[in-house]
Order: sequence, then C-alpha cells, then structure tokens
Amino acid sequence: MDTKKRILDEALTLFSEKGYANVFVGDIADRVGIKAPSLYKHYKNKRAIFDAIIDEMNQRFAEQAKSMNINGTDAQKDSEIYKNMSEEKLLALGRQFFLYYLHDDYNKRFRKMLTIEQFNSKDLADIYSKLYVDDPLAYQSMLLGMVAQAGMLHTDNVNIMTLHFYAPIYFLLTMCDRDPEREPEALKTLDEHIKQFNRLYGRTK
Amino acid sequence: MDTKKRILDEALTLFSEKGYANVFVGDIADRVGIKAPSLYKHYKNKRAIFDAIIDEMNQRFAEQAKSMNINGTDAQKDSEIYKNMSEEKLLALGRQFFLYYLHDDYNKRFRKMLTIEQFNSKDLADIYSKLYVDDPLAYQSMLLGMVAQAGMLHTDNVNIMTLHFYAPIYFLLTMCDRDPEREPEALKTLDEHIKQFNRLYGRTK
DNA sequence: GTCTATAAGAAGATAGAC
DNA sequence: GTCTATCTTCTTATAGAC
Repeated sequence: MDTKKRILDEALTLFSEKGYANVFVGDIADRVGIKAPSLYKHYKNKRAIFDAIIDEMNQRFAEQAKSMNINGTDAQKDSEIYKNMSEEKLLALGRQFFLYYLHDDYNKRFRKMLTIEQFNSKDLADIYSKLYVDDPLAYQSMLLGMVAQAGMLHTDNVNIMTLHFYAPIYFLLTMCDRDPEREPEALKTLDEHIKQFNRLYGRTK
Repeated sequence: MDTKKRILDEALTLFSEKGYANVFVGDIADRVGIKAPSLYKHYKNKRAIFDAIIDEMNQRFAEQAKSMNINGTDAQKDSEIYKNMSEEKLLALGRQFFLYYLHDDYNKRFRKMLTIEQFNSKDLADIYSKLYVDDPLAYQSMLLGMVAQAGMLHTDNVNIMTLHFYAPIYFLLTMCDRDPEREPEALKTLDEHIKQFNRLYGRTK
C-alpha cells in the first residue's frame, strides 16, 4: 500500500481508539514509519487527513450501494429469494449482518470514530444517522417487507417490525464495540432475539 | 451555587458538547466567570474536574438506587401495581422513561459525555454499559416480569421480551441525542413501538 | 519524499500580589 | 479566592538540505 493510503489507514485506527483530538500528527507518522513533517507532503494538515477518511467512506459506500442491487427495480424477482426463507435463513441473515459489521475492520473503526465525533458537527451526525439508522432500516425494511408480502411474516406495520428486528442488533453491536469481551453473550442474545422475533411475527402460520 | 459546583456544571456542559480533549481549562473558567488560574484553587488539574463529575454521578446513582426501592423485597406487593396495568399505562411508562432520560439536563449531558469518552478507558466503558445497558434491562426486566407473572404479558423469555421493549427506546434515544430535530418522529415511532409490543406479547388475551 | 531543525502558537499549570 | 504575569510543555506546521 502506498504511503498516502497507509496514512489514512493508520489515522483511522488511531482516531477510532482515541478520537481526533487525542491523536497527534506524530502518532500517525510513527505508525506509518515516517517523521511527522514528511506527512505534510501527502496531506495539507491534520484535518485534511480526517476529511480524506470521510471522503473515502463516501466512495466506498457509493460503490456498495451500486453493487447491492436489490433495489426495487426487480423487486418481483427478488421477492422469490425471500418467499421461502426459513427460520434458519433469517437467523443466518441476522448473524451475518451482525458479525460483518462487528468484525469488518474498516466498518468497525469507522463506526467507532463516528461514535466519538458525532456531536462535533451536523455533517458527522448526518453521516452516522445515515449509516447506522436510516440506511439499515430502509434496506431491512425492504427485505422483511418482501418476506411479509410472501406471507411468511405478518404485520400491518413493516417499519415497526423492522425496528423490532434491527434495534436489538444495533444495541448489541454498540455494546460489543464498547466491550468486545461481551461478544459471546451478545451472539447468544442475538440468536434468542431472532427466534423470538420469528415467533412473534408468526412465521410458522 | 458555589463556584466549585459551578465548575463541574459548566465543565459537564462543555465535555458533553465537544469531548474532554476539545475543552480547555480557559473555556470552563470563562463560563464560570473567572480566570483559568482561579480554577486551580478548586481543582488540582483538568483531569480532577472530569473525575469529580464521574464521582458526583456515582453518588447521584447510589441515592437514586436507594430511593427506587422496587427491589424484590416486597415484590409481592409491588406486583399489585402492575397487575392491572393497562396499555395506556404501559405507553405512559415508556414515554415517561424516554422523555425523562432524553430531556433531563443532567442525564442528557452525562450520557453524551460518556458516549464520546467510552472508548478511552475500561472504567468509562463499564459505567456506560451499567447505566445504559445492564441497569435499564435489569430494572425493566423486573417490572415486565411482574406484569407477565400477573398474566398480562405472555412469554417464556422475559429477558428477550425486555430487550424487545428497551432496545428500540435506546435506539431512538441515541438518535435524538445526535439529532434533536428528529424528536417528533422518534415520539411517534416510540408510541407505535409500544403499541405493537403490547400486541405481540398478547396483553389483550 | 524523507529527513533535521526550528518556528509559532496553544494549552496546562504555577508564582505571587491583592 | 481571584487576579496578572509567566513558565513549561506539547503540538502543529514550515524551511530547507539531501
């Protein structure tokens, strides 16, 4: 990886552990294996590093949204996938979603950084809300809505049903970010949550 | 209020908005209406101010836990209170809990400060988990458990039922901390959540 | 692009008068 | 207890050689 990229990578690691203000340019340089002044050949100043991390995330996200093309145009076809989704599949979906977001190094670090910085500007608050509130709810709402349309889940309020699915996952995710030792407990709770969710919304009928 | 207390109050406000590292001793002094050096007559250094805030919270919490004496000793008697709890009462309970934690000035500031600082030390992570994960779950589990024992809610897993009650509330709370403009939306969602919770766990049976 | 040397300024904290 | 003046240290950032 070239130096310019490595700077972003090491900066993200440090920002996610200590927060922007507690990380010094020299700390980042140390981890990259250069001296602080050299870093200024790659980025104008410290803030530019932070901004570049945010920009990179926006790019990654745009690409991901592109590839994740279960987007309504062929909802009819996609619904077939979820029509006969077993409880096992729903469990796997939840666990997969949870473990991916929890362990994926980039996601984890970015989420922790945003958690620390979310109150510093409206822009950062908006990014947090988009990534961890509105987008997951919209995406899962679409999926669960299709399952409901296929008659495998029963509700007159898909959005609340989705909240009931996602909020516990979010809750356990933030708990593990704070205290990784509680992951086994979280995984157990996650399984019980999804099974209970399944029963409550009447998949077996 | 005396100066020593006012310092803690203004410091908490600033820490909750910007985080510890972004607040300067001079900022705190400004808000108190003194000069920075005067502040050192009251506290040894900046960190001592932060520690005093944490200590004060621990005291407040100990008192609250004392007064909140629905603690199992007379659970039999307490269960009477919840035995005939109407949907209206459950709605009110959730809304009251939500609005108190959301708007109470001390709670709000302390929660936001901990949100920012939670990754800086195990101690702070533990306090966060206690205050916003384990204690609410334990308390609400006891309450909902009593309602269930009275036959007003039906489940074979009180802890997951409690998670289903609390996680959406936590989710909406952190959303409003980040973006207060979404409070009306959150309150609407909260009501729908509790009504749906009520239906799912079969209160009308 | 990386280095050493260094400037410039910020922020925490102390000294000592009142 | 509060102030002004000041010290010290830390941190960002620049200058200029290689």
